[in-house]
Amino acid sequence: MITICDVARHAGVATSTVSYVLTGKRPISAATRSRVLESIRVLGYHPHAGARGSATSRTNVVALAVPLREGVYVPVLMRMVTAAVTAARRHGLNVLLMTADQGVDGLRGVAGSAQADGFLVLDVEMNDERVPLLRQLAQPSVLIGQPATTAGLTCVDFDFEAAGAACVEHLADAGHRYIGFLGAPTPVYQRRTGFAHRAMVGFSAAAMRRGITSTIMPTAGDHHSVLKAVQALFRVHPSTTALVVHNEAALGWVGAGLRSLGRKVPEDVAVIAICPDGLAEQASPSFTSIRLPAEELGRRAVELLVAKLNGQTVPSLTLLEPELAERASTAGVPGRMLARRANPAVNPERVTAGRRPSRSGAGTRTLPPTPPVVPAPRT
Amino acid sequence: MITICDVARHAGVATSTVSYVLTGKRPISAATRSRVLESIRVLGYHPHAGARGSATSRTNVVALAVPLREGVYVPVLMRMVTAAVTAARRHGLNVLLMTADQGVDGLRGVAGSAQADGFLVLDVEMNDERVPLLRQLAQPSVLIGQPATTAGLTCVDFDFEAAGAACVEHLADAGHRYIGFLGAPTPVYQRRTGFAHRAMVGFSAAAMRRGITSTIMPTAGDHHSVLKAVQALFRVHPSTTALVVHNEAALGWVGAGLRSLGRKVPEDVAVIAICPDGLAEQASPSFTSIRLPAEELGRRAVELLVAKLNGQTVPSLTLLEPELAERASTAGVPGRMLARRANPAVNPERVTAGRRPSRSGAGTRTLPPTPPVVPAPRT
DNA sequence: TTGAAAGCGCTAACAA
DNA sequence: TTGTTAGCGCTTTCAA
Repeated sequence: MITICDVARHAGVATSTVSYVLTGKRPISAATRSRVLESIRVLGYHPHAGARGSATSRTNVVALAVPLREGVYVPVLMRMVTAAVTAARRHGLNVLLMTADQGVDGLRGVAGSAQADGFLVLDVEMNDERVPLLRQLAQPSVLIGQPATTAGLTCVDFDFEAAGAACVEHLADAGHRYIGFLGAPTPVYQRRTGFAHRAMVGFSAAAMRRGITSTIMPTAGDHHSVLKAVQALFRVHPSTTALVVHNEAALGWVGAGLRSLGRKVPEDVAVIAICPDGLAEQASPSFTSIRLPAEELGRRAVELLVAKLNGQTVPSLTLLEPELAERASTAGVPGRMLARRANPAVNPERVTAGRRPSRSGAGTRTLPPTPPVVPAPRT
Repeated sequence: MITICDVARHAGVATSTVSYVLTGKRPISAATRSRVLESIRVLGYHPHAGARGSATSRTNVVALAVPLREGVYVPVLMRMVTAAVTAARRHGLNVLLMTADQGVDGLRGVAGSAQADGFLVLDVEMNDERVPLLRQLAQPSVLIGQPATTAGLTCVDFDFEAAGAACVEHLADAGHRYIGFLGAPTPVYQRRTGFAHRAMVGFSAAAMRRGITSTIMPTAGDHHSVLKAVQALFRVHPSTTALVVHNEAALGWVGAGLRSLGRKVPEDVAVIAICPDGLAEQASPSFTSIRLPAEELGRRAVELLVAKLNGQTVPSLTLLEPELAERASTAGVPGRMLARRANPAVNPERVTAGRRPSRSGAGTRTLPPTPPVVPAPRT
């Protein structure tokens, strides 16, 4: 192993000079600087990270806590992770990956033994058990997601509540009165995972405000579950004319589910998905979507953490605003839809064919039908 | 920050004693040991990882290089990653995550500055640019996957070649004479990604040996691409009676693709998938599969790396043998299939309806039809 | 603008 | 069985 002393000797300077060339914490004459750099190059010197950490108490490592829990859609999470890793690299930070099995103890261990300068925490639950620890830690942390209260924390999140509401608003404006919500798998809600919980709440609240009849339904991501869930939604409310899908894994099967009921997108049913770029486009016809900025969440989290590491004060909550991308799935004409739905002869046998999905944790609830209204013109 | 000296003072012993209690590298009397441990507990002491690394040149960190390249199916990769992280934890090792943007330079940097004791390398290509570097590194490394030559390396891999061959054998034994191969997305083959390349080669070679007419076709994972690919396969060889699918993302759409041609599984077409547990089961009917032991690959890689870190010699190549799980998708009767296929009236308009997929990198090739043989009885 | 030297917190001879 | 002490490779004060 080649050390800073070797470099100093080779360049004919003191070790401290080499150190200052490296860190730039002291002005060095151009002559010596280039001599030192040349020696570094020739000898192929790399500063020893551990030794540096020992001397400075800085590791240039951030820990990334990614509990891959049941029901989460891995590719989306990984988008955040890779974006975070890339952003961290730009700041000279490496990323220590921590998964589920490490949990709170793992965090405590890494923090205690100073293996990381800061923490990035993903997949946050409303009452996340890691939160109390994060508040105590010597190292700063940033959560991607929001627990029930963000006091004393730094959180970046997509405004899932606004996203859920925006779906309803868009559909309500287009004249839809009966909207179904196809959510994440049941365990995700049972854990009160922040993003799922908030989207659902935003959806429900907006539906209430607009006097929309709404039904919510969790679903696993496989073919079968999605078909059953879609069928169940329409069995509860055959007059449903729009679907909000907050489940990336289910996205691909929604069309098939509707087809199994003899309903077509967008003529019979409008669909809006809440998902990252590139997923809603793949459906045929393409789904209108609310963009979930996965990459930006990862990036922003790193920026915030770096700011905190530099001693800057940062907002305790950064919310990214939803953005709607309109596509073919909401190009239907609600007037015609309502008219068609009024005819109960449309596939009644299929509508009642699906069995009620068992263990629908988040439950199913409906609001009383609203009085008929004149559909607003589509915007 | 609380140091080993604080503990020593509190317990009334020398710092080295505390150190030895911690490392267990020297016998300590039960009395002092418990006194020291008590002090550690009371003071809430955690050894400083950096300082320890500085003194021992051991970081207790392994770097995991996961270039998330285009076309790879993220969930499967993540299974390996989480299995590796979990296994590493059991050995007291933390995991540094390195993604695409870091590439060879990133590896060199982490190795040079001794930020990791060893390297775990995923998504290996036949002529992976990281391989020459790995050979030079001071730190040991283990690849999950095989480059063209494994000399001087340590590789763990699933025997994809045998897996591809096993599919053919199974289907040939069941009497199938025309078999299609639905592969990974084109870019994966263009990069000569080891696992994809080998499965395809194994399939083709076995088909040759058995005198089977085979067609291979890469496909992206989205609905549309899969449909087109399946249709193209059957357009090239309408008498195809079996499909081998080596593309996890496509798995869900294969059934739909076949249905679009009016062919049913398993009556008209047998299907075998090469994929990890839990994916083939979701198709309806369930697909027979060759288990891809993703978790075990991650685990084994860590075990091998730990062995190397302990100075043990390990085999340069560990291959996990394929295992076939028979399910409903190969329960068809080939005799009947052949009879049906002989009738050209079966959906001819659908067969020719699909357009040829563009840019099919791995190309499409067929072997001359073999002379009719008496189908072997199913095993 | 540069050097010398005292740490950083820990481990591991060496000595008792 | 335990203590003393000299490192590990780097940073950073202090002094020139």
